[in-house]
Amino acid sequence: MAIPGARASYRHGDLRDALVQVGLELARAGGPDAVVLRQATREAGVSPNAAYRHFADRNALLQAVSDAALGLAADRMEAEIAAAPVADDPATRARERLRAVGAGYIHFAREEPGLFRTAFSVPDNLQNQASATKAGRGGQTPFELVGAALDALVAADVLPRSRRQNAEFLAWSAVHGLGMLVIDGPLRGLTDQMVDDATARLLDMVDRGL
Amino acid sequence: MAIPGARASYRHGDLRDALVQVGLELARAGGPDAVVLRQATREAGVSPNAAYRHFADRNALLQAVSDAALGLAADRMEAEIAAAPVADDPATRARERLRAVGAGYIHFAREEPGLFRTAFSVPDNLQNQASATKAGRGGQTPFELVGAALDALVAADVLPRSRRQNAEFLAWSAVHGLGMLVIDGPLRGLTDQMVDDATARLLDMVDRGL
DNA sequence: GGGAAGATGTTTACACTGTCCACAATCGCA
DNA sequence: TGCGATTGTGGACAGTGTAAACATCTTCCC
Repeated sequence: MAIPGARASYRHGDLRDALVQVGLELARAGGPDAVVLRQATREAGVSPNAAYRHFADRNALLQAVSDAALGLAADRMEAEIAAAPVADDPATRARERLRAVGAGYIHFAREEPGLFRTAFSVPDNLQNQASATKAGRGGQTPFELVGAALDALVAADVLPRSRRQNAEFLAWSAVHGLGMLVIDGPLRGLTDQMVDDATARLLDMVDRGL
Repeated sequence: MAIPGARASYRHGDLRDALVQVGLELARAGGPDAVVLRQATREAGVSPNAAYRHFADRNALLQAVSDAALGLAADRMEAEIAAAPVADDPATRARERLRAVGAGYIHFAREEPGLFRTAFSVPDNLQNQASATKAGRGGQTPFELVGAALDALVAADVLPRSRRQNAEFLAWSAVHGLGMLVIDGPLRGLTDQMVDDATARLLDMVDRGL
């Protein structure tokens, strides 16, 4: 990347997207703090100020990178769902699905800690959680994936409808916490074995306690 | 604070501690990124490089501030334990205690989001979780407080001994995740009522699913 | 007591960051 | 063809972390 004179024309083409892609690489390698505007423009082969034609400030760039990272998380979760065992019993199937959603989330955190941290480095709110900018290739955001899995649990009569409302918060909190603690919190340094074990038990806890 | 010529002597007295205290205030107001070395020295009435006599670099200062913040979290948790209802039944008492530990943790996150984020802004590992630098006035770190509460659950025959090992990870993950999501994650903007509700349900989940 | 050695603060300097402003090249359309 | 809007460039500035050399204070030993 970053071939110095690679740009034939004065115009870049799609600088905005290029900056987000470069930002994603920076974030992957070093987390949110590594998303430095000047570095991104440098790698995009453009002057620092060019970025300001597409983003209000560094924070806006980080926001865009963060959204893209969440989309990648969604991809990882969908992959895990696709790989989940398909039980005959609809109830078990629904439970396996929620499990896969959670496992995918934690796997993403462990495989791409920089992106995971970046995804949550910028304040956000619930209203934006269905925004297409945060969606994966399947068109759904992580939040929507959890929601759908919970709906399936209700449909399969595993989760009483009375407990459905805002159940996302609980499931999400559990996996988010483990992900955070494991990648750069006090739980880093655990062996893979220990993390796998903790993940399984955590998902049991959610399954049992939701 | 930061009286310009307030220092009578050439020596400061206890600059290291002063920097940590100032850092704590900066973190309280603006999270980890607000802990800027030059600003801290400025408020301590000292030249920027004076800090380097006490900390290897900015990160070492942040580390110290982060530890102090964790100590404050421990204080908050102990306060919640002290305020917990004391049931006659030892089993209920033990369960109330774990609940208080979790509730204190989340309350701290909500009351001091800047400090909470700072406490987890620097990578750490499990071996350090009992370090005295992270302890509160009661002498125990948050990790030790959870551990003690879990031990009490085993002693009261609520939690089978076979599930005791590393149970900290599960309980901690749940409350940590909710804390994070609520203060600057996608769950911010929820009404206090909603957060209280989510907290109660989350603690139920842990109680039921551990 | 008198100095030397070490600890602690200061000054100067540098590279790097985000961002503002004025200017230039290019594109799209009348 | 020309002209306005978009997009990119160059130069500048304040603020940051940190290195190196220098100054001052404390301590402690002869």
